[in-house]
Amino acid sequence: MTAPLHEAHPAGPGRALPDTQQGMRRRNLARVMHAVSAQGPLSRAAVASRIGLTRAAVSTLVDELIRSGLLEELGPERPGRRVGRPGSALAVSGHGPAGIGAEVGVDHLAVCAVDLRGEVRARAVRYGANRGRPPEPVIEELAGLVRRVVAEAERAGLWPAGLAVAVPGLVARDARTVVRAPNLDWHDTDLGALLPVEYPLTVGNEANFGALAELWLGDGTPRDFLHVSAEIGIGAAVVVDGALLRGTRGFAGELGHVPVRPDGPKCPCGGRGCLEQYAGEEAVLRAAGLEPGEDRVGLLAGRAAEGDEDVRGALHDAGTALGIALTGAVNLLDPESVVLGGALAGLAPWLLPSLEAELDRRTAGPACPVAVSRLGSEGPLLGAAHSVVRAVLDDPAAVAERA
Amino acid sequence: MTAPLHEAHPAGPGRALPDTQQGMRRRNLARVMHAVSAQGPLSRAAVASRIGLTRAAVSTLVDELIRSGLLEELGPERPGRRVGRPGSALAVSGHGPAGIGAEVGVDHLAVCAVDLRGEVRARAVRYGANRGRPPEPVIEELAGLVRRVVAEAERAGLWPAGLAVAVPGLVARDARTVVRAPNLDWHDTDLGALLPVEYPLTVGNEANFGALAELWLGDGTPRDFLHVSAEIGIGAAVVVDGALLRGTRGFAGELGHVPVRPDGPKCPCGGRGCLEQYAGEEAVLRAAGLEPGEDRVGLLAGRAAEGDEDVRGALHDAGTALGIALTGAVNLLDPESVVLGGALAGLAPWLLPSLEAELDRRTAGPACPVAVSRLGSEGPLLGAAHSVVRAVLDDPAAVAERA
DNA sequence: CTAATTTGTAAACGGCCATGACGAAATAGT
DNA sequence: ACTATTTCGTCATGGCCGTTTACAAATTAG
Repeated sequence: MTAPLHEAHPAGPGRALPDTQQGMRRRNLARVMHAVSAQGPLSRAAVASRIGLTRAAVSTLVDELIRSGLLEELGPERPGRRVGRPGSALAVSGHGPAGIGAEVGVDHLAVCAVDLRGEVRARAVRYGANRGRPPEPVIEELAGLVRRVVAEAERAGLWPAGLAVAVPGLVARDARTVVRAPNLDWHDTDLGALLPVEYPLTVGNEANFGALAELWLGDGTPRDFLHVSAEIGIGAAVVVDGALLRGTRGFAGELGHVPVRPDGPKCPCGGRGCLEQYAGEEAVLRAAGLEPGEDRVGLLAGRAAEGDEDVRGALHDAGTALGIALTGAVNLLDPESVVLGGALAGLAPWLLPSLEAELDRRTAGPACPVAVSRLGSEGPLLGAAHSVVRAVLDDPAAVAERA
Repeated sequence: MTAPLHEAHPAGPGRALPDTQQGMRRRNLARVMHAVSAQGPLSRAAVASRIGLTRAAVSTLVDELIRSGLLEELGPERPGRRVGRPGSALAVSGHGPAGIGAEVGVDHLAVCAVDLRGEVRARAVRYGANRGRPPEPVIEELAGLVRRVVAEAERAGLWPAGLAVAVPGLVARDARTVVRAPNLDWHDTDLGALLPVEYPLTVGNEANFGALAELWLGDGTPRDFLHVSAEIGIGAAVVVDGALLRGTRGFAGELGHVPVRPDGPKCPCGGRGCLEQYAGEEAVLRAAGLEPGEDRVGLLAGRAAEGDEDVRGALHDAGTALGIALTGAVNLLDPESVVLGGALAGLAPWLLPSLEAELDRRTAGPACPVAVSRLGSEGPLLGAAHSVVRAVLDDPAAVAERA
């Protein structure tokens, strides 16, 4: 596939590829795909005005994309009240390449296929605790689901352009190796070796994929935000100018181990008073006087809704701790908003008051707005599948060669 | 191996300009400038192999840059032991455009001119407390220094390509307005209106410019780091993949108000136990039993060197607080290193032990390395001047039109 | 002094987008 | 119903730009 195309400076050292006409063509093909994908069916003329090229140029680009099977001609538009010849509507193809997303959860596995239009065309889920199981059988099971989903997608006229796997843990920058997944008890596991597929494989952190889903699918989500999600640990993802901040080793976003009370209880990470000691699932359950077990989040939400004072108190305190940690993060990053996702989304009603109070109290100007994701637990899976789709939109020429 | 997907989009909404041949030309001109600037004198053939274009293409690019006065032909190289015709060395011009940097400090003003080669060709400094003075007379004084430096630069055959001003406070994203500079007591001050110049003006935060100086001038500084600097307040700058993270409002990097002890002493920002309450200059002086006054940093360093236990204790505690705040930041950003700059650089010997201990103690794996800037207090001024130079290298065609 | 190698330039070539013109297809007005 | 107007998609032409190919110049190796 393509090299990393980072865009810090317009022409700075970031650009690795020589700037030649072929590169220009490739980028313009991508611009057309993005325009059509984002703005719904569009005529050639509409695309041209949007991306700043002439109609003639767009015509040839569109021809090429149609020949590659990435765009489809829907036929003449029914114009409202506009004079002039109506355009011919173009849409992203519903056949052709599909992004396969997979998720390894603590107690489930899920796989789905998303077409270029962003629609989920096939899916498979399997419940069952994975905590403590060695990686091999889990991945074997996941591979089975992938095969099923790919088969179903193929019957629908799609072919897999790539597979992205979301895992609840730290993933190295090579996007293949799970360095540490405490909730699965996996360490330095090379999923690339365990999951051989004949299309590109990417492994990523669950919170990161959740944030990307929020970015791409959320309505009104800005291009700079902090996405906080919790399953068992607490993860965050930093999105800056529409791109994920990954960190040198790929470990950025470890909000769970930000110190909240420096002399607080010891944490397995070595520190003291980390956020996870106050707002992690285990800590909240303990504070609420509940036992760990299945679907603890649902239990918490249920009890809180019933008015259980212990549970509400525990969530209130967790919100306070989150607010303290987020104050630090917001001061450092100045994001446009904070989005609560994953399990936090379901518990938001009881977390938000104390969280926002803390954030507000500790901020000089207007506090950073806190929003709740409407994707909830679907985020990581959809984000993974869409990341493959975005890769296709970002370089359609590369995919056309493989089609 | 392929890069992780989605660091940024090659043709996403980020790219504003249509991708046309002129744009390609501009980017290639920039590539040539960057190559020559970074890798010392280079022949056309060397440039070609470095940026991936052919010798013929580079020849025409170089011709254009020489005609614009941005490159100079030094004449034939004396080849060591290589066969073949020797190349003709090209270097960035020592005449032509210059970057003017300016700094508004709490008790000094400074201006310098840097040529495209990165050399300081003129400078002017003026000591005197600016704290509490209204912006108008201060800027008037600064304008006088700028005129002197520009005049001196012009005598050396340079012309000002832009002016960048570093201020100790928050600057809005428009890069003109100082929103809040507590140590100067300035609020919502539009420097663009106060400092009329006939070349582009940029205003930026001092810590940010210091970080850019570290990035561009520091030896071995990575492209992903956290630069912490302190004059009176504590500022930080986040550099991600060689670019500054600015934040939505331009306020990113406010490390001084990260909560360190959530129930600690009240802070003017509204919060409690902010880092500045422990490691800010005022707090450290109080803890050391010293009065505020002139050159307090030098005083602290002197006393600490003499072995003053009170001062050493105060710095030890400040280091601990910094370590706690930085643990949070490092967890969130996973930078390649942390760099201490500004006043912190001079106090590093007494801050570092407790700071690193705290960072190490609270980190699971190997702790993030902490380095000390060798630019010290020169950083912001140099960073400002160089930011103008970088702008020229990034788009030489724009400058050529004005030459 | 010759062969080999590398540099810089010039001419021909090909790819790509812009320009301008044209037919096609719709609406608005008569 | 018919014409004027507007917009769409396409084609031919032209200009820009990097590549290819060829060649003279300048140096080293033998």
